[in-house]
Amino acid sequence: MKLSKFTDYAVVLLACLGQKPRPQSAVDSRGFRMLSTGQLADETSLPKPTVQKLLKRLCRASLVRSLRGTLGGYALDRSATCISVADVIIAVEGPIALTACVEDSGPCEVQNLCAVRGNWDKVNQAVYAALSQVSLVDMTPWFGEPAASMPAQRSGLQSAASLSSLKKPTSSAANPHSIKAVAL
Amino acid sequence: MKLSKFTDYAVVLLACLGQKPRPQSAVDSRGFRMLSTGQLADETSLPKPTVQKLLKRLCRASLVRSLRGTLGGYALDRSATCISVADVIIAVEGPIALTACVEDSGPCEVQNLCAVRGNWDKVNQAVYAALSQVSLVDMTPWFGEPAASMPAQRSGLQSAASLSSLKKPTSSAANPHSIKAVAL
DNA sequence: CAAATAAGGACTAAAAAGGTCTTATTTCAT
DNA sequence: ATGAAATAAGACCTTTTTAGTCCTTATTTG
Repeated sequence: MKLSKFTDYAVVLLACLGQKPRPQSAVDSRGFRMLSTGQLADETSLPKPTVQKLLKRLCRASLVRSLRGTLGGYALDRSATCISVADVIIAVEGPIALTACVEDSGPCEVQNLCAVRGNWDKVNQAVYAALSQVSLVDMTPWFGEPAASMPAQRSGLQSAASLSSLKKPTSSAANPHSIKAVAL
Repeated sequence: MKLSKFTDYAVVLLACLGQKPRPQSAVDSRGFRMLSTGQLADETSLPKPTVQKLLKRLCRASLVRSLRGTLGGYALDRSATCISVADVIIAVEGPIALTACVEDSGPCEVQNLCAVRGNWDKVNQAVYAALSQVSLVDMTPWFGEPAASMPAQRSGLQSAASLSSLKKPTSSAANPHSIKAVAL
């Protein structure tokens, strides 16, 4: 009963994209923050290939939108308040489904097994309902909404500036990305 | 976002133990059905070693109680109505926890990561609450309570009532034990 | 004492996750 | 218009976890 690290990472990435744009931040036509995979990797201290893979999935699930080219990058597809944890999990890990019998062909030889079949849907729906009520903003309540009234700004000097406040990662500190199961 | 096959198996095993004893069934002092691992393996068509391993975990979690010796076996520790899906998951897979940062030593070098830390508890609690409200009887509503006319019987007909609107099990399948992820 | 059963651990495949690398598009500079 | 640089997208490989099996020990009944 756990979800992969990728889901945790995805929440962090989406949280980064959901931040209110800073003065030097690049934004897309709607005012959403726009960052390249390299920038996101820097801000989150996640490995760049992992960021790429995650953003790909999030893009396919229409949680983010991509823009190619030299000034390309990723931006949220909709406001963070409209993205639930369930959306992220589904985008990264696939449909929320705990267990279900695989084949519909031929009856079970044991009655008890067939009987249990299909009842997991109740659990799935209960879990899905719970996860749908938690939005990205609930996970990161301090994040601002994107640039309310910003014209389509596209300054080209964001790459080096955005990580100016990032201090050198000290090797002594614990890896911030490792996750573990923790009791309720 | 899935749970292991073992959890599915465990539900089936517990459902077997929760069945109303048949005339030839062995029962324990309270009238609960009592079966050896071999019998359970036969009834469920699950591999015997897997049954043994699962029962061990369930026993350690006090969902079932064991009796050694020639006439030994396993029986439910309490009524199936008092066993939730969350109980089974915790017994088999450990505490319900999705993700959490692993180390509490030293702050994250990146603010965004530390910020997300701790907010997963909301999700964990929501999921746990949802799973706690689904009992074993909800998963197997046709199963009878143990020994309808036993001295230790209390209440009695809550199992049939709780299922209310449950779709009938579509009687067709090949391998009863294979499970897959299924869309909501 | 002997037979049957649970309890506990160690070991071996199989599957999935996590990470790295290469290829294909798009934009900017020349 | 053309080439170079930066980026997204896809394929590949390694590591970890899971699932399943087996063996040894302990306990109870006949």
